[in-house]
Amino acid sequence: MEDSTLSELFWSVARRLRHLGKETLEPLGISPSQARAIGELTRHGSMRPGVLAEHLRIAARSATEVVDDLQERGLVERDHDPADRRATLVSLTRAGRETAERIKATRQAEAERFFGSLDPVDRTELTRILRTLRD
Amino acid sequence: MEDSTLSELFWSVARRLRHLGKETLEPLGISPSQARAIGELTRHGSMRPGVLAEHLRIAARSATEVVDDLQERGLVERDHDPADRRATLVSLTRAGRETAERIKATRQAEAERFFGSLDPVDRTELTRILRTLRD
DNA sequence: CCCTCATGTTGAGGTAACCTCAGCATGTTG
DNA sequence: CAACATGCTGAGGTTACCTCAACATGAGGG
Repeated sequence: MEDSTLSELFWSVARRLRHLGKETLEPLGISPSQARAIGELTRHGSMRPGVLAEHLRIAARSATEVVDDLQERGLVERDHDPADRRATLVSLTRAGRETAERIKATRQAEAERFFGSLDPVDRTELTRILRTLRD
Repeated sequence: MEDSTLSELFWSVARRLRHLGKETLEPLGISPSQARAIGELTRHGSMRPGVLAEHLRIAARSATEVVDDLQERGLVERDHDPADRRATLVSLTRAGRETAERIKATRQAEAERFFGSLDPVDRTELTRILRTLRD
């Protein structure tokens, strides 16, 4: 079946994963991009919007937007950066940390559902290969 | 390094691939989604918008949109379906087929660049695993 | 033959997640 | 302290989707 390239194959899978991800996140009332930002903040702690943008690999302006949304939902807060008065520091609130927990749980369930069709060996392989591609 | 789930890892890779794909497609003047539609039409021949939508796994209305764009660029044409006067048949024009060729070539180059960091064994493995996940 | 219901397409209008560009406040450096 | 760099955000745009409703046509039952 040489009818699809590796890229197309990749995108087919991505599409399935995206639909699934949207569903699992919906009950939490947050979008995938917001979830990603929360994940970043959970992993690395408070940071400036610009740094968050780098982690998410999006434009700085787009990070502002995500932070706006999260702030509106009370999941993060902005404080002045004591080191630089131009900058702000984005931190998770208590509610934000709780949401992070819930995301993590549902994500795990999602991964279980989606990647569950793979046996453990394949899963490890996939992880290794994807890591190579990411870096 | 258990700091990211398999889904997140997958998305990191997807993001890289997306940026790359956009770049390689840009000189051809078509968008990724248009390229996907052209690919579908190349593989399966003329079809109704609704069927195209199914193949692309998007809503029927969205397929109409993609077809509109491709038609504007002279890459596809709409004819009445002789079997059902409600329906139309979307086919590639000569220009469309030529573009399909060029897409295929640049895609190949892209894949080479992107998946080139993998050795052949890993590439085969990845293909196999992704196929499992797709179906 | 007509009535109802299903189907195929599309107009209208909306959304998420990005983007660039420009402007302002602040920081750094010659 | 002037000149340039940096951090954030307002304004406005794009892509690729979506739903809902309208309209034409098709198909089956009475």
